Formats: sequence, structure tokens, C-alpha cells
Amino acid sequence: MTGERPDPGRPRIFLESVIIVNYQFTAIEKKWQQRWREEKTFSCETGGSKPKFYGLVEFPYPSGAGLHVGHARPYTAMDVVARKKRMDGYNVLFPIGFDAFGLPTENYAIKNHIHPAKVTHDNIENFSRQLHMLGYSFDWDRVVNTTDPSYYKWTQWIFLQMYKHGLAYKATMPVNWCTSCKCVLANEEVVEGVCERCGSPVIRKEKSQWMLKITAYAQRLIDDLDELDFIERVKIQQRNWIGRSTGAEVTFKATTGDDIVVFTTRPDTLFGATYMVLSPEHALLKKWLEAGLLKNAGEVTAYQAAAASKSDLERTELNKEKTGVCLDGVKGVNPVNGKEIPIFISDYVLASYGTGAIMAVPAHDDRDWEFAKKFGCDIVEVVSGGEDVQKAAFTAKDETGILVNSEFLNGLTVKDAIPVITQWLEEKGIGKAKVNYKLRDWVFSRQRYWGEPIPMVWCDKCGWQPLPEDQLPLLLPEVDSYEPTDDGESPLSKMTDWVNTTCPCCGGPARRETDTMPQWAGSSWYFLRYMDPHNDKALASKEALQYWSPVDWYNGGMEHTTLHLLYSRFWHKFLYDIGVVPTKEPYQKRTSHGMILGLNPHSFVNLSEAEQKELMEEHGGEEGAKQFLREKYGEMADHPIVKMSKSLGNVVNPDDVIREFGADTMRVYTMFLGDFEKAAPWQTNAVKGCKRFLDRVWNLATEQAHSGEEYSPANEAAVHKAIKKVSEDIEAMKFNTAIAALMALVNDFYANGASRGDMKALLLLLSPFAPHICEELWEIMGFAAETGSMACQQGWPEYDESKTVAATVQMAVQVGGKVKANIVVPAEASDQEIVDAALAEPKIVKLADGMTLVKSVVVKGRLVSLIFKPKA
RNA sequence: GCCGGUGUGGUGGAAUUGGUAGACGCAGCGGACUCAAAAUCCGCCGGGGGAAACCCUGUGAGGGUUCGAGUCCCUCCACCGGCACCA
Repeated sequence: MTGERPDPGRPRIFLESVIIVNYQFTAIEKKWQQRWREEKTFSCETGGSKPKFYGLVEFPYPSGAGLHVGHARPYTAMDVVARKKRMDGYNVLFPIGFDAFGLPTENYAIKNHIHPAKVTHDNIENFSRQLHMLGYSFDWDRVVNTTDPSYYKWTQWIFLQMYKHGLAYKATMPVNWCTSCKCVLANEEVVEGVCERCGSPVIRKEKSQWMLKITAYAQRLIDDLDELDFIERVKIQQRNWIGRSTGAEVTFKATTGDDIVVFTTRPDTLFGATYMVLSPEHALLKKWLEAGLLKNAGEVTAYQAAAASKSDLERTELNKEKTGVCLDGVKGVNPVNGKEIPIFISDYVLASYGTGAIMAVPAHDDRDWEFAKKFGCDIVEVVSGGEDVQKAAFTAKDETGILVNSEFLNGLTVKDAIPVITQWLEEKGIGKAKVNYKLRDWVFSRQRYWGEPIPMVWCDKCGWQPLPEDQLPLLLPEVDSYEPTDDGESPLSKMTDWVNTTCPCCGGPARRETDTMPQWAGSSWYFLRYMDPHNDKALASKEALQYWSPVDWYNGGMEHTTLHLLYSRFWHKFLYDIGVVPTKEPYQKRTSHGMILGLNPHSFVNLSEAEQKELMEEHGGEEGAKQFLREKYGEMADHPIVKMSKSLGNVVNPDDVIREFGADTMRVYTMFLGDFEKAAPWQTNAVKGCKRFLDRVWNLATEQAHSGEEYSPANEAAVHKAIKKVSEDIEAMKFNTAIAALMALVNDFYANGASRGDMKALLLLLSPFAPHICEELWEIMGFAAETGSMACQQGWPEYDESKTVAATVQMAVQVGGKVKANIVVPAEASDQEIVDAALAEPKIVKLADGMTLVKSVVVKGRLVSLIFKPKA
């Protein structure tokens, strides 16, 4: 093999007398990408005798910035999995598409006066180019695009089914309003009081909105998690977000005769309820104010107004100091003891949770305690076992607390008292057991242009009417301006030709809904469309849904746990209920990748040695240099690893990496840079280590002679071990150690020489990670001609457990738990033989002088531990 | 405050789940090749002691269990992520 090579397209470069041997990755990668594309190597059919595997990655939002390394990590990982599954003999569906509706495109369109559809089209082109350049084995015949009318027809269809089943409804309520996007946001889209997307303040605004009743599925969304193979932190985060709590609803009477229903998780503390609190928005306040029952009406209305004007941010920021007003003229009555107690209004009670009213038990709730101290309310202990309740609330719910001052509950533990009091309340007809969730219904309309039109029509006579299904898709009309309006209406509202229509019910004049759907709509069911993307009769055929469901493995970002992942589980459950899809859950397995971070160029440790030296000289040592950087760049300078950002100039563009090192190197490095599940920094400096590795593979294959179709004796154990390691690591997403094992194998081959059989195994194991170079070498070494197919079409190599161990093994000998010597013994040696060999080792003989062996522990293949004691 | 996670060389990270800590890379140092550089190849590379064989020490801190602890238990510290007045 030395010297001659079959393909003249890969010349050696002669530079004076030195030979530079490098594989020409640009040409090779292009060649194979083209071939995979032309031969449709990775297209799959629905059905067949092979077992199916559906691997899914989150489809990208085609932004103008193009693909970034943050996409490459999960995509490469799932591509490795998909390629291996094919070699394992599965019929693999590994699709890609574009989640293309959304604000950034719309904003870009507004700024540059280009139609969002054009912007979307161009961005998708660019993304597709980049995805091809990385050699991903997507089925390009199944690409979906959420902005395509043939796609969003079905998004609208699902909405109509929800409407028909009472899960979509219009309601006027205070909603989150982003002051910059001029658009409402779902609760999930508000982060720390600001807009998740643009960071602008979010205020409350009364608006009529389409809502989806996700709360109807709250319990099932919790319960069904148990059967799924999701990583634990995803399950925990979803459970916390849904926020189930059990307790009781209790009806208190007001002195006006009105009922005030409160929700409590601690009905056992009812005897300690010494006051009540209503949220400032509570409906009874309006009634009492209008009836003139409140002597301090001015104070009450002023407080209500102040609470209403607060943004979410202010409300959370001000939560340290509690505020409130005591109602003058109306009191509540504690139903268990008939005592009259004061009623306050305070914004620490939320209108949107429970009943918007609470009974306050300051002795056993921190918030109530704090409020009671400030407003001088009574604090009555009803659970003993804590410290003095005048000094702090005692909130333990376990067995440490015993009920006191509570008549028939006295002497019970908290746990035992809850069912007793709940039953008592039910018998008296003043309360009942109740479950509450933090989850709210999903605010589903957006006052923007670039989204799916909501297929609803308003008729003054007939009310809201769904568009007949045969009129779908309801196309997004062309408009002159995509600018959102300041009055909070969608740009579509100005399109009178489009807005004015006839009522599907009575035929009279009617108006279309002008709000559009949120970005999360299209992504809530896209994985179903991949199963049958060109179907115009249904969102997908029954056969396709039956065959491919559920997604076997879905990898995506943690940031979608309480957004897309929860929404799509909800939609899927609904579709299951109406008989459209065959499974209760969309995804069997969910994993999550860590973020790719960047190095902070302003951090001392990331500077070159020369720069460090210079700074240390200028500023008097390391501490001085660090102090200087801190003053110049702020606290950030202390963090060597940070998020990639344009302002720091540490953003890595995949195009650049591919140009300089090739797609295979990019893929290998992306998988090698750290634990897949954890955040890890991109270190441009370290990329060349992976390039070197691939160069070594290339040189090994092309510069050395290989004979023998079997594994060579010197490498056999190493090859079997590597097959085992790489196979297991891919399944467990431990890609970094899989690559480390392949590097070690190549090092072995360099040391021992490699047979053709050895090389064949190496190329197959490496091919999911570095598919282009492996295909090329597969061809060069003649394997393609022998098998008549590509490396990616071969069976995955198998290993023999018994051959993963060498004939002899080295074992450590410990005395008193410390390693004192090493012995080499046959792999199948018995425990006794191992102990004998250890005792025969000269160093151990020396240590054992004058001692008796009292105990020995043998760990096969690892070590033998000996415990001696002095001879008596 | 609550929930989850992490802490290992100069650096990214390994460690068969209780079994020889630092695999595999990057950086660095030394050598070979070269007029030279790059590339490549070989070697060294936690700290301390020793001429060496070796010895001591070492996984955020402190205790414990064990023949044996990065891994398990208790206490504490630091950082990251999520939720946050949810009654």
C-alpha cells in the first residue's frame, strides 16, 4: 500500500524533500455528501421486516445567523446514534425540519422590508447547506417547514379539534404583555418578570385571548412521566412546573353573609387561622365596595390600583416587605370555632392561584407570620413541637408536630390530623379535599403577523364559529406592513379584505380572528408529520403513525422542558384521546445535552503565557494582573468559561471550523470536548488534537502494510475491548470516552502494526463519528469492492466478551490497603493461585516477614488485598 | 428560601459504580529528523523527598464506615442551573 494510491484526487504534496501527508478532507467530504444525497442512502421506508428506530433532534429555528456549534452538539450526537442503529440493523427514521414561524424573522423583515417568507426561505437554504456540510444522515425527503401551508393546515386542524372538544376557549384576563414585542406571552415565556426572548419588562394587561386548557391534562402529564425513560431532571422540572399540591377548600363566612372560599394545604391548622387575606383582585371586594360596606374604601381602592400597576418584576422585587390593608367593616368567621377574624387585602395572595383568598395561620406559615408581625395579628400555636411561635413560624409537616389548641384534633400528628379534619369539613358541608396545580392554561394568541392564522370567525349573531375544515389551510394574507400596532392588535387586523368574511353558521357578515398562534404551535406536533410528511388527507396516515410511534429517542435542550416538551406532550395526549395517534405519550426516551460555552478572552488564565507575563510585570504579580483585568472588564474577568457572545468575540462559526479542519474533525471534536450532558467550553486550541487523530488514522491506513483478515494476535483483545466500549458508550451518550477508546486503539495499532481485519473494525467503529474519512478509507482499502457497499451500510462489529481480556493480567498487590507490588498472573487464575503468587512476590515476602496472613481479598483482574498481623 | 447539579493536575476531562486516581486530548518540557522552521515520530509531565531502588502526600474542607473511599454516611464551604409570596 505504500506509495501508490488508487485515487489521483488525493495527491501527496512534495515540499522540497519532505513529504506532507494529509488527507484532503474538503474534496473527500464533498464527494461522500454528494453520493449519500444522490443515492438517498439515508431515506427510509415506512414498514418492512426490520425493527424500527425513530431518533429525533429538535428542529432548528432558521435564524439569519445560521447554524452555530450549539446545534452541532445534539445533532452530531443523534447522528452518531442513528448511524449506529442502522448498522445494528434497524430501520431508522432520522428527520430534520424547520421551525420557521417567529418573531426574529418578522422583526428582520420589518427592518429590511423583505417578506418574512423570503427571509425564511433564504435562511432555510443556508441552514440546509450547513447541515449537509456536517454530513448528517438526515432523511432529506421528509423535511418539514412549519410555515408551509401544507404543514400549517394541520396545525390549524388540530386547533379546531381542540376547540370542538372544549379545550380552546376565548377569555378576557390579565395577561403577560411584552412592552417591546407588543405581544402577549405565555407564562412559560416570562422569565424573572421579563420577556424570555428580548428581555424587556413584562406588564399585566387585560386582553381577550385564545386559551388552551392544558390544565385539564395536569394530572396525566404528571402521572404518565412514571412510565417514560426521561432523564430524571426533566421529570423533576416538569413535575415542579405543574406544581401539584393537595389540601382542602374551606368555606369561611363573612359578617356580610358572603361565602369566602379558601384553599389550604394545611387544613389541620384551621384552629390557628387568626385572619384572612384576599388578593386585591378578589371579586367580593367589588361587591362590598359598591354596597358601601367598607369604611376605608378609599384606602382599599388605592391599594388595588397600586397592585394593578405593578409589573411582574416589581411584584417579585418588592416581595421582601409585605404590604396590605385591613378591611374596616367586614370580618370573617372561622368555621371551626366561630371566632370573628379580620380580613386583609394583600398582593402576597395571588388572584390566579387557588381561590384568590387564604386563611392565614401565622404560627405555622412563614409568609403569614411575617405579615402578622407587621400588622399585629394574633399568632396562635396549634402544632406543638417547634420553638416559640412568637419568634418564628413552625412549619414542619412531619411527625415532629402534635396538634394542640384544636379541640378534637389535639394529640394527633399533622399527618394524621389532615384526613380527620378533611372528613369533618365534608360532613359539616363547609369544605372538601382539593388538589391544586401551579400550571395555568396556555395563552395561545399572539398579536403578530408571522404565525399560523387562528381559524376562527366572529359573528355578532352566532358568536365564535370554527372555520369549516374544508377551508383549511387558512392562508396568511399578504400585508403591506408587518409592524405590530401600538393598540395591541395584530397587523392582520388592518387587512379588511381578509378580515371581513361570512359566518360559516348563518352566512351573515363576520370577522376573522386576527391574532396568530405562538411559535410553540407548529413544534407541538412536528414529529408526527415526519412519519408521513406529504400526506394531504391527514396529518399523517394511520399506518405511518402506527409504525413509527412513539419517538424512540428524543434529545433536546433543557430550556424546552417546561415549554415545547410539555406543550407537545399535551397536544399528543389530546390527539390520543380523539383517536388520531396510537400512543399516550409522544416520546419514549428524552435526553438532554449541555450547552457549549466559550473561553473568556479577558480572563487571566486564558491569556497566552507572554500576555500573562507582560501583565504581571506591569501590575506587580498575578494578583495585580487579575485586579487590573477585573477593573477593566468587571467581575466577568474572574470567570474563565462563559457563554459565547458576539461582544466577547468568542462565538465559533461551524463554517470556519469545517473550512480549516473539515467536518469530520468538527464532529469528532464536538463529541470529544466533554461530558455530553454537561456544559463544556469550546477550545479552538484543542480541535487540532482531533485533526491529528484523523490524520493518524489516514496515515495508518494508507502508509502502512496490512495483511490478514483476522484481528492480529497483538491487537485482538484491544479490538474486542474497543468494540464493547464504543458500543456501550454510544448507547449511554458517553461519546467523549468512546472517542478516547478509539484514540487508544489507534495508538495500539501504531505500536503493534495492524492487520486488514484490525483496520476494518476501526473504520466501522469510527464511521458514525467521522463518516467521510471512514468511507474514503473503506474504499481505498478495498472493503467497498469486497462488500459492494459503503461502511455506513455494514453490520456493526461484534465483540466476544471472553476475548476482551488478555491471556495474562497485571494485578496490584495491596498490603493494609496500600499498593506495594504488581504481579502478572494468567487471566483465569484462581483466587488461591493469585494469593500464592502475591505472597511469592519478593517485596511481599519482605513485608510478610514475622507476620501471619489474616485475610485476603481478590478482585479478579484488578488487585489482591492482603491483611497481616504480627506473629504472637 | 425550595428543588436539582457540580467541585479531580497548568487545562478540557477519565476512573469498569467501593478496587492500582489522573485514561484520552490540549498546553508545556526534553530528544530524533531538518541548514532552519513547520509537520511528523519517540520520551517526560499532581506535589514533596531521594543519586537511585523507592518513600511520603494528594480528588473543595473536616469527621466517619471499610482490607480498601474521588465514589458510601454525617457536618460545612464554594460555584452553576431551575422555581420562587403557589397558601
